[in-house]
Amino acid sequence: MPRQKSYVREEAVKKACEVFWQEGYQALGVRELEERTGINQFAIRSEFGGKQGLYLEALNYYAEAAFEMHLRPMRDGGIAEIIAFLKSLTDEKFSSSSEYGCMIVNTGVENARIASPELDAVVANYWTVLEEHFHSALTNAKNRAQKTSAINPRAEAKILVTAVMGIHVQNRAQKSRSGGGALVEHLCAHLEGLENT
Amino acid sequence: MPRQKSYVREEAVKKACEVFWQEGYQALGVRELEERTGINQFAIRSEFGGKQGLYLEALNYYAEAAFEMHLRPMRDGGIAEIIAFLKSLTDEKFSSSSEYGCMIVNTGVENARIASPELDAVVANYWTVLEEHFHSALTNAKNRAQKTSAINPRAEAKILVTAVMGIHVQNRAQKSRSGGGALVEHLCAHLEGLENT
DNA sequence: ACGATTTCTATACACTTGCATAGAAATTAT
DNA sequence: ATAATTTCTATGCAAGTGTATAGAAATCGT
Repeated sequence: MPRQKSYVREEAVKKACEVFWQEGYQALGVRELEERTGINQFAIRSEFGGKQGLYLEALNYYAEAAFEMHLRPMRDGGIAEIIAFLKSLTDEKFSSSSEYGCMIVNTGVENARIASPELDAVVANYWTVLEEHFHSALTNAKNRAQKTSAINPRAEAKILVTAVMGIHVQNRAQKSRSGGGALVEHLCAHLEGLENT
Repeated sequence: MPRQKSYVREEAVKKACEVFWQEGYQALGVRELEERTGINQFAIRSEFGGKQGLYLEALNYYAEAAFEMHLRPMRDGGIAEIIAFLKSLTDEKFSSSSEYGCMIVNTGVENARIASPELDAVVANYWTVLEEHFHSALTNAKNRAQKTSAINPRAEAKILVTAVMGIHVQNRAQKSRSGGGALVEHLCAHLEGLENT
């Protein structure tokens, strides 16, 4: 009996994600959101819980996609998987980073004032999960090493998380995915050095 | 003949800088700005060119202070001065970084959409100047080295700039100046290693 | 074809935004 | 004291904010 919706939910969320990623949260009005996502104003409210609800869903979509595509391989991987992740930040076509930086980073910087607990939780969780995946891969590398390794997984994981933030910001600042390239190269060399110690 | 002003210009700019640093640009209304800086609404317009003019002046104040206090020593310094700069990001009381991160970083992330050419210019210039100061210190270190050094000043400078961005963001994310500590330690060790090569 | 049900379009609302302006207040030279 | 000059307080304004709602449009079972 229902009338059919004028948008496909997942496509709409994806579109909203892209738009928020580029433009941020505050500067983007509901009217513009409407025309750029294809979701009508009524649906934004009734189906997504308003502008903030849509943002939250878009952010979760982003985090989920980044997790599936880039973080997961590190859990059971080693140094090579970390290096692949880092290179993806400046090379790959679909990455958690782009010329608009990283949606998680942008959210953390922009919304310190808004301080929605839900948004904060997604952001905080993302960095925790990232660190744990670095940690996991580093621990694997340490255990698999022939000689006893000097790797300190916890410290190295923390280093990497902060460095990743910097790469994202640099990409956004330069409006180019290659902005953070120098640091990526450095980290890769550092990690390769760890393996042969 | 003139009536005396109800604020001291430099103090007001300093206060505006702190407030914008914490809260960002968009989320902060003129009314609140008025009461938190002590500058009356009329003066914001007539003396500073409105909200945006005040922000620009506050941002310049920030950049200038950071330059005087933290960047300048690197120009004629060496590795030790770079290390001092990096440590200041997580240690020092008055630093370009705080629990609110870095005003330049925050501006770059938040205002990609606003895209005021003046703001963009200040931000872009700051990172250029920072890189040049790293470059200068690294070049000094290379020239002063006893043995022929393997330091690549340009590449190392770029690494450091991106890393600094990450440290700032991490500080803001963790609402603590020690957030980026692990990366600072890593970079210091790396720089010390460069000296003895 | 009709009625039930859901979604969409259009409009309105209360609120905030940054900015503008007019009149009051303060200060100093005369 | 008075007049000239500058700054401040108070108020208003047009535009934009996110949200709410009522009526039209579409869809499907009967």
